[in-house]
Amino acid sequence: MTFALVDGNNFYVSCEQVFNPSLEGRPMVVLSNNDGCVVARSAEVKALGVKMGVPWFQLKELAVRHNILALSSNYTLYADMSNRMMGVLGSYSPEQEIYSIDECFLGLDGFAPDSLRGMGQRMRRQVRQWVGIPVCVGIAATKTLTKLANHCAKKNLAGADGVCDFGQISADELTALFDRIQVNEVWGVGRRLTERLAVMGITTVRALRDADPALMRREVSVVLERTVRELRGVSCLALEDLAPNKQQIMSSRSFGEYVYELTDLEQAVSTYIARAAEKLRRQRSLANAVQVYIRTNPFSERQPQYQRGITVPLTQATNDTIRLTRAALWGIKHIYRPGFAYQKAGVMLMDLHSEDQVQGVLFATVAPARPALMDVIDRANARWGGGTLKLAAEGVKKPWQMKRERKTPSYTTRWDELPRVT
DNA sequence: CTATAACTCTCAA
DNA sequence: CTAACGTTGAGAGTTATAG
Repeated sequence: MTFALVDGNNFYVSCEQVFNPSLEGRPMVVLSNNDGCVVARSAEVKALGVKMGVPWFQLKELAVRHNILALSSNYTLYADMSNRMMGVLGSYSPEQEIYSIDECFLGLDGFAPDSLRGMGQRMRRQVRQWVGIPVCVGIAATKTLTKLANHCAKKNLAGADGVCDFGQISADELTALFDRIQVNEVWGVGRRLTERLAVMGITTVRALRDADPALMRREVSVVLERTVRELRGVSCLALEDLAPNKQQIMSSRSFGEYVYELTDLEQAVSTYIARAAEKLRRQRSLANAVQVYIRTNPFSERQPQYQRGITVPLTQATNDTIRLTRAALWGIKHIYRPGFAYQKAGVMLMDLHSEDQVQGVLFATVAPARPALMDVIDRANARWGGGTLKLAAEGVKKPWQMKRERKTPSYTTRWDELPRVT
């Protein structure tokens, strides 16, 4: 087996720089929803030691000192740039797994092994020229190794020039390389696992690769056993060409300002249900239950804390926003307690099944799987923009909506946001 | 006791 | 001016419950 992993460099930051090239070389970050945490950093900011996920307010001082630019996230833009990038990369292989917004695996079986580095370089050049995004390419015999190869490409290890092909590196060199890489860089080894492995004396990629798979399974988990085997070049994880339907669909968001009243929570929950239901209909599924939850701000220690969720079963599976909203509103009334500063609410559609496998209901007439009204709403919103048609339950003012004070225009998807040339 | 449901933990981007 | 910390989804493992 041979795979490639192509991954955008500082993807969100790079997207912003495509439309504002004067920002290249500038220390800058992109923030999460609500301008809360750092989710993308330019090379200059990484060099300052800023970690992924740091709350932005904690960086204010450093930001002033180094003139760091912070932008709100512009997901519409990033999604569009991602689609373009994936389109270009998809032309290099019949097998492509889009793993996340900024990275994809490609199946490279059947290509001449010594041609792969050149192919990687062509991918880099073409994506850079056609889309504007810099990417790095890792090539290896398993997905886990490919991830690691990509890491080497990004860090410029093993003489990589944006492309790292483990297939072209000798066994001894590879061992020496793995000796120098910390085990937490391995795909699937997170914070907890790193701690546990350290206790067992495993701190490098090499040590993990050379650990006994059976022992890893016994002492830790079957997942780690697979990781060890993959590090040895035995492919345990297949390329997943077409994404299966979601088993659950979630929509949740922190509020731009604290919410106290039931009315506001009801509007937020209705808004989230509308989004989730849209996703549900897009994959042609029905939900059998709705979960709703609310919580106060766990980071705010002086305030009284409260968090609660409830699952509302539906008598009949549906993808009708009206019925789903009714269920969610019933739930929120049940869990709401006055006197708290709510910071976040969320909904989850659960127990999903395909539209054409509807469970019948005793003593009831079965409603159509695709209510005509929902079709109209979806088509209108697709044509005229999200939120064109919505339920009144969503409300109008929405003072709780998330903050995005530093968002750039959606250059590629909204005419009305394009800067005017005078 | 077994099978399954429900819940918790971990990881990833 | 001040306070301020994301979202979505999957899978494995553990515990509770039903039969």
